[in-house]
Amino acid sequence: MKHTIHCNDCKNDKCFMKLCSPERLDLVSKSKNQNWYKKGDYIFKEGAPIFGIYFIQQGGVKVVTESINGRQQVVRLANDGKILGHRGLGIEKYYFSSVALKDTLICFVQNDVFRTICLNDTNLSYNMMVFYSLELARTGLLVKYQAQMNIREKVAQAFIYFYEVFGVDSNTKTLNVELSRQDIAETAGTTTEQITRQLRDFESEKLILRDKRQIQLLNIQGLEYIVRDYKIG
Amino acid sequence: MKHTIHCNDCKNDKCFMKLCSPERLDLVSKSKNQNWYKKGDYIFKEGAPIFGIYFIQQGGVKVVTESINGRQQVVRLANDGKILGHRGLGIEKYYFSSVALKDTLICFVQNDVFRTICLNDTNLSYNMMVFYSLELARTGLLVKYQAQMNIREKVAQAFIYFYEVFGVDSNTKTLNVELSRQDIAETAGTTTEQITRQLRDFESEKLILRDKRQIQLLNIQGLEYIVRDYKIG
DNA sequence: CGTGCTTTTGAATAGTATCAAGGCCGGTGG
DNA sequence: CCACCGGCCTTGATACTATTCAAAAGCACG
Repeated sequence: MKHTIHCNDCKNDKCFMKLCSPERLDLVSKSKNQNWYKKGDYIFKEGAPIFGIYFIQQGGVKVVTESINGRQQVVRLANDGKILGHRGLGIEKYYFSSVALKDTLICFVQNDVFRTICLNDTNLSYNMMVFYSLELARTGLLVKYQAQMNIREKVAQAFIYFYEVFGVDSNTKTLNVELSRQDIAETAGTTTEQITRQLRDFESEKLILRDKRQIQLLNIQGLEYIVRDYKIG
Repeated sequence: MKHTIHCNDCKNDKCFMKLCSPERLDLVSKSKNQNWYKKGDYIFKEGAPIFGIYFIQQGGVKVVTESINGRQQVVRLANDGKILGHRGLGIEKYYFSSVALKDTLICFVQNDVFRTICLNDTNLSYNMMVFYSLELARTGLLVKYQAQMNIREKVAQAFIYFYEVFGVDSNTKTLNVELSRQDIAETAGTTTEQITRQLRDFESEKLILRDKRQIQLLNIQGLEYIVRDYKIG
């Protein structure tokens, strides 16, 4: 845990850096910084200056916006292999904050190193571009969801998203991440009270099972049926 | 109007293709397709297969999602030099539809041509990546706006967005695009009735002036003050 | 100068946030 | 080991905001 994992030894094949040539990967590996973040820790904060780009080696993270009223809104969930703080390629301050949802190992690469690698590796920059275009499409759908869904639909959609990113235990169907009601509310775009009520309803419909912060997703098809009108045919 | 403008003669310096070398630009130019779209015309439709990428030479466009209930939601506005249909680099179907808000000239480049150029031009693919990362950040903010703003704030924000993308006449301060109440409602994320009421209120506060579909933005600072809590310090 | 679409307005309704209070649980200290 | 404290969760009642519905007025187009 103390010693930094060299990129060539890294087991995470989803990392974008693996697209680089071995020499470039070696260069990145020597200059990178690796850190464990405990559940609840900030990786970076909205408004802070951007010095580089983060790669999630393993773990889970929420990207949130903060408001004066204190209410947060999740705009993205990210797991192993995903990129964080990637808005730092053209602008100078973070638009969002990033918080670990479980203990998470993250590699940090400085702006100038990353930029140099990108400009010399079309394969990397092209694939990064494709990644962004997909994230952009997904975020565009979130705009629609927030604008048009009612609470029931928003909460169902939130759990579909949790499921897609973090998955469930294959035996118990328990979500592979422990979330507070606050976390769920921020993702769904509502209040903790509404989350309580909606989870109670979902439980009575046998869609889920609650045990404290452990949630079993008994019937994912059922959740998807709730939001079917918002999905692309 | 009939004859296609060659990329080397194109006056739009904001087009990403201008980042290419002259030879590559020539290649693109010979294989591209150029088309005028009338106000209200679809450029592409949600669910349709993706054959390439669109560059706006001049004009204005809205990118919208469609729902079963018929209600649309604007997820992006785009003007001269912007890219459309860029989700087509990794996936096979459009997530969104695209509609001209005024008469618009658009260049179309086929997938394989664009891909080849990108993979041989790091400058282009790197800059495209930066463009996407900025769009992603902006769209993330839209998620927050839709989740947390009330109608008054949403409508103010919609007009700030229209202003940023299309601008106003320097003398009359009239918005450089004519929008139906429906267009405004789709952008703000509400109904046409609410738009009517809110515009009436804004007019009585001397923030705007209405004349049919022509809107004068008398006091943009005033609109920005309404949404100040949602902006990054 | 109709005819149909868009906009406006008011009233009723539904949905959601807010407020307040009580319960549950985990941690801490006596 | 037990009692207390504080944070998180749950629940119900209430207030408010926004949507929906209905109808009339305005405007554009043939």
